Amino acid sequence: MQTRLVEYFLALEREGHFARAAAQCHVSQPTLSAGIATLEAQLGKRLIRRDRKYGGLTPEGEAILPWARQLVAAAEALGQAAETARGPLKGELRLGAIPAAMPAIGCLATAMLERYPGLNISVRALTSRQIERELAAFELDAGLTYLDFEPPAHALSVPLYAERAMLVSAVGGVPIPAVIDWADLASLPLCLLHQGMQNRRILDARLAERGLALRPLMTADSYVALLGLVQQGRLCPIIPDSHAALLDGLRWARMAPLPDMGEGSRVGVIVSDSAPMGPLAQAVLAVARELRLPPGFAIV
Amino acid sequence: MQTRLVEYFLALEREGHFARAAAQCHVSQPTLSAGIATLEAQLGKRLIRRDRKYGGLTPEGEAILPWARQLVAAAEALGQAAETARGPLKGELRLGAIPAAMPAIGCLATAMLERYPGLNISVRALTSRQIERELAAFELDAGLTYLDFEPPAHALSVPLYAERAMLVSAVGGVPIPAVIDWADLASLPLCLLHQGMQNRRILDARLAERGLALRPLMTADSYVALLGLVQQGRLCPIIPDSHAALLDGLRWARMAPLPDMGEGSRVGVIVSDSAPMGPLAQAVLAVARELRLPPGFAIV
DNA sequence: TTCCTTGATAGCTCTGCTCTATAAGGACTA
DNA sequence: TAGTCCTTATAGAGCAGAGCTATCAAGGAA
Repeated sequence: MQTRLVEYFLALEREGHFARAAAQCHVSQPTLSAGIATLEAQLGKRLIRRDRKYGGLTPEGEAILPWARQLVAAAEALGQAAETARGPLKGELRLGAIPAAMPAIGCLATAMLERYPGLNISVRALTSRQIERELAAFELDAGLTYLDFEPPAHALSVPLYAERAMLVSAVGGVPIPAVIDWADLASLPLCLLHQGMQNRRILDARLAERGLALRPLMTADSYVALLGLVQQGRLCPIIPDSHAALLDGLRWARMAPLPDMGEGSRVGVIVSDSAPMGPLAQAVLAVARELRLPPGFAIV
Repeated sequence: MQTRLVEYFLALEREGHFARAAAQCHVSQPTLSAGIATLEAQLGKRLIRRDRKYGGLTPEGEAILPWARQLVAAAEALGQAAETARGPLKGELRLGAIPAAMPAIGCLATAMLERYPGLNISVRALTSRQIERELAAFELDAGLTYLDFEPPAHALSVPLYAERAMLVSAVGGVPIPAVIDWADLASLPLCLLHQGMQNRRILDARLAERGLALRPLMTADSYVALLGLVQQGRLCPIIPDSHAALLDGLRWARMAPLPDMGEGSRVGVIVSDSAPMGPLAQAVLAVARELRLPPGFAIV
């Protein structure tokens, strides 16, 4: 069994398209086509439904999918392990982070680069669910996400900081109290994240516990989009204090902290707990454990 | 990266000998030699120390060992998954069992064979530690061992029965009380298992809790050996009730149960919890959960 | 020395992965 | 209906590399 053929299979499953999958593998389309055929012949089963077009995986294809991922990940990690058995860590570290944690990723990335100069870091903004899925599919080495609310499965974690939500308003815009009460929120003209994002779901849950519901006038999937609205003076976003810290000293905005969210707002690093742990994951956890975040991030 | 080459590497690590490893892989010795050289070239690192003789793994070799196992196990499981996505389970089920659990393995094996006629079962008697190690190295699909005393790591378990120890003596041999007390044991001419075996360590621990110690006149690694001695009439073995049940109706032996061991005597099926779970492991757990052992095995 | 064990090397065969070029089926448009 | 595009399969050639047998080289033992 050739790892290469399994990579073709995984690429095809990701792309849903022979030619694009071939390009991703840096081979020609007929090569990928033949590779899939070879794999199917070796296993004695059809893996891909196709008649003139890609038509998804057969039941057999679905059945081998997790093992195919495991196989390719093990091959990858084997190379990593050989490379870094002695000497410094090398290669690409693939990090996923929820948007709310983006301001913190710089600290983690910097610490990793300082300690392992040979590393190359790639950061992608993902939802917490995507992070969980991609970790399981070995498409990420580590993630930065919420630890307690909807806790990620099959993961080892190191908490980094506890998030606090801040209400923001423009100077001269919507007046907001200096100290916000949960009940105040229901009456303000809010702009919030979409409900597909965990930060929003946590906020909703905290209000629901008190019998309240938020009815934002606008939703977005980006804190930058929310902040861009503030200057208009008509809407108030709620953003994590980590983002608020980026705005420190700003003249045109006022902020007020929301009540404590209690549990459910810890943010930390997670890696897949599928044994054995790769050198990259080990390194990330080690660095995260020693990481000292700058003031502005509440200690857990 | 070719799975084949990694298999050569693992075989060589197991055998410590090029020609024997080659035989185990059903290839010629030069082929295996070349395969190792190819693997080393692909990884850019020397994996095996050798100058005229096999000399163990280099640090790089040690580093990749767990990944190599994972890789080969994933390839194996991938084939299994494709084979059995629809239709019956096939192939070899490799079971390891502690000697004390051997009488129960027949029930498990029979149930598996009834439910999955295409299966082929291979049973090996191993110590609990060997079972744990071989499960981690993907050299076993499932194990039958003690669950609580020295609980196996990285394993999912299904309890089957609770073991009870029996003292055996020949009719007309050493007289034994009808009901044994812990203190009685210290004064009897015992023959027991070696201390390397968990059954013995559990017994020792229970006595140590009471400040007692066993000083057997003989030790062995086989219950059959212990029982063979009984007929001489001079020594008394302690055996699990599962073995004692095999002797039911025997004229020349008398038995008396030892006091309850409490926790620490549950026996059950374990499989590796490294995700994802293979079809064989899933099947074993499913059968174990529904298994009804014959009378003579105490329900857990 | 001579023999035996152990691993490496040489030279060959042959499988099978890769490429380019092209065909063929379906969808969409003129 | 013909033309065109998009997508996948097929054909044939080239070549890498995995396999074999036969043999060699270096130690150790008799």
